Amino acid sequence: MNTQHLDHNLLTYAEEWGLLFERWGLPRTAGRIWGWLHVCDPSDQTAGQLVDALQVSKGSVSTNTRLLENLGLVERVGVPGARQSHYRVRADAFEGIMRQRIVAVAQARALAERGLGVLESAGAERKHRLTAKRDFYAFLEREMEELLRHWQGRREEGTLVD
Amino acid sequence: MNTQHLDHNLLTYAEEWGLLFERWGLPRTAGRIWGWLHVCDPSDQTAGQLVDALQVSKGSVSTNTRLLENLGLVERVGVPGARQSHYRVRADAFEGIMRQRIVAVAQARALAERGLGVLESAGAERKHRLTAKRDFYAFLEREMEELLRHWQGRREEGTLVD
DNA sequence: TTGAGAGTTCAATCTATACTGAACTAGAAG
DNA sequence: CTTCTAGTTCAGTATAGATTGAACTCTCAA
Repeated sequence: MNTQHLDHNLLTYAEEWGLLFERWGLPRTAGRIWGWLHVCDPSDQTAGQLVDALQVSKGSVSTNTRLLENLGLVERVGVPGARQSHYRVRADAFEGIMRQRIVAVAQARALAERGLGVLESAGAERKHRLTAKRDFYAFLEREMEELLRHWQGRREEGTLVD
Repeated sequence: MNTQHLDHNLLTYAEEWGLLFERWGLPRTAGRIWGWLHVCDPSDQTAGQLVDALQVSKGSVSTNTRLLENLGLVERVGVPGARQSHYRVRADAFEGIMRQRIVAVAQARALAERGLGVLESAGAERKHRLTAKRDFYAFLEREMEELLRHWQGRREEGTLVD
């Protein structure tokens, strides 16, 4: 496989991440960047390189790199002697993903809880129905936090081996 | 709290589920229905009741109840002597939610895997970067399946107590 | 001090998709 | 058979929000 062909396939790969992100309610461009940063060479890319590779506007790259930074997936690093910032996947990016998921579940749990407050004086059956929902999200929240710790432990082990 | 006031607060509650769903990339109306079906009285609602309560069109209710059915969150039941279908939260709805999440993670894992195929002849560092990603999603997929079994076990226990 | 490049911001535009409303299908009631 | 009601489908519309491109700010270098 020649370089051009490889790059084309990698762009397709990035593009598919864009579509996945979209299905998850996130901007397509953020997904393209997230996908691309795992397969690009070099691993650290300037905004300009992202613009060229992914064919999106400077503005969009700026907005979406910031989004990915805020989600804890990507970091901006300075390179000595270079004027531009470079972006790369954070070493602890996957913790960021899990934290995002935990936040989403926590929101659902909190919302169910507020609902229970509203139902205070209502009949038992309705409360029971909603309590089951709250309990499920609470379960998921607790277990995902546990999973996060599990993952962090795994990563530390891995680091020792390096 | 009088009935009217209660209903107003419950509608607000349903509305907030709509907003949550939207953030998750699902139709707002599906979220409203999902929220409403946990707090409405009676627990089983006709399409007409949903139209009246949530102030959305018949068409939208039809589309979104189907969506929720396909996601495994809601079921359609017949009531003897009644012409209409009734919708209610499925007893095993939360398993549906977990399955959905597992599918989403599996898609990400599969996509990373395909990316690894493309990188076959590329340098070691890139492969390493992408392998880490694949491993993470594979980890999450495995653990969430485990979590699903855990939840199912919990539910069975609970059922015995009923 | 001026010029150039990097990055941000934001108004205007584009696009995807959810929603509505009306026409249609199916089936029950009379 | 005809009428009515429930539900589906779909073309058209509305809308949310992502993207662009241009103007702007900042910083560095000459």
